[in-house]
Amino acid sequence: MIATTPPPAREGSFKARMHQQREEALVHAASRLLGEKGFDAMTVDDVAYAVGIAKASLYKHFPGKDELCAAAMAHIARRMDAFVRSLDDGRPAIERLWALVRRSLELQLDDAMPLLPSRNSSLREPLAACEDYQSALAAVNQRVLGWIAEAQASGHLAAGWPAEVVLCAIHARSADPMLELLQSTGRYAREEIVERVLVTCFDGLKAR
Amino acid sequence: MIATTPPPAREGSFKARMHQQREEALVHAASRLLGEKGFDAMTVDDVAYAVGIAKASLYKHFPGKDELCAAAMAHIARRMDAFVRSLDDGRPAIERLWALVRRSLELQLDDAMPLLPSRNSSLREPLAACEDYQSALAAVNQRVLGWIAEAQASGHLAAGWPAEVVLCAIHARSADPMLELLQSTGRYAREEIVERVLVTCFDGLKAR
DNA sequence: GTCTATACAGAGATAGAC
DNA sequence: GTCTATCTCTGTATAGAC
Repeated sequence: MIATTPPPAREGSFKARMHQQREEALVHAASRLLGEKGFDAMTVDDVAYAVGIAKASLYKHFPGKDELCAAAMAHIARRMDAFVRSLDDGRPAIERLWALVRRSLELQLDDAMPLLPSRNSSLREPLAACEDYQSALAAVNQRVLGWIAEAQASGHLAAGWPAEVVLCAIHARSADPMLELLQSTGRYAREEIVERVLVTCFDGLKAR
Repeated sequence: MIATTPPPAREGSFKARMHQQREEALVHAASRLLGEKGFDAMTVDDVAYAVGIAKASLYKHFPGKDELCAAAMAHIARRMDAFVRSLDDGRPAIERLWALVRRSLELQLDDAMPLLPSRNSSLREPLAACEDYQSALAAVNQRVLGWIAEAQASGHLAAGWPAEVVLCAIHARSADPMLELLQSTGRYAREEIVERVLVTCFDGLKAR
């Protein structure tokens, strides 16, 4: 709830539920558009139009574009955190890591916004200030770092590498340009692309 | 020479040399700023200021921002083509590929614009129309595809993969988010980052 | 809280003097 | 060809009626 100042209406009342629903719709639309067009190209009008309200109404929910997009990114981070938790059943850590990367790749093929903003995105500053986003991201990282240590201990991942480096490699896959390049050839099906990139990530290009 | 209409002045004359020099300075500044800020965030004023001329003067050289940036990208592509040719001495193909990727990674650490624009960059359309860029890119690709076939034949790269897929994997390294992620930890030196990413690319994360 | 209408700012592009 | 000054368009944000 990054709502502005107004009287928030009784918990669970009709108006409050409508309010919250609209806010969720805004966040959802924003996260989709962020993935499709990027922060700079996406306009506040786009988001308002997608939800079917006027731009001025959007500003009753969020103080500005930055905060709207930060909320959208926090939503994305929470979803990823939930997914990562859902993977934490009994299976071997290396399998969880594959599943995580596969998910990231599939999201990317669906034009979803990646968990991390790109290097010179204007999103970085507002994101640094968004605690919701930061805490969800930290939760994901902590859990995945645990998996990496496990996978190294059980001999499935290169031992001796700092777990942090492996984490970076895995996160980077969620914005790997290789997907787009393969897609633009028009010669590969969706799943084929995902598998190629997965294998490239974990096995490398080298012959063995 | 994407210059506009004016009398182009005698070949090699003082004015013509100044003109060309300024144009090169513009292209150079544009390519640097493209890498640092990206197409959307970079303004024509930035480029003009970097070169020390007024914005209106820039428009005597290039009809618009799109064409200026396309020329900058063509410059980048030609430089990469020259580099790739320079690698074509006697050494094994796999070494040439490593050297190519290493160079791409170093350029990225220097905030240079990558050879390929990112997925949803507004640069893509003007680039598709720029023949200089397209032909230089094609030259690079043709040569590197040859190296890949060689490296596969000599057992250094995974055989059975379409060379095109390997090419995508290699190109993708020039905009790999892993570099930025490693850099942002502050815990790794420049060369260490390059080596980590190189090894991740060719050897993968798997234990062996 | 939602709307229409509008203010304001930034950036691409142009006019016209020199 | 270079400059200063200006135009125009787009996009963020607000005002004010309902």
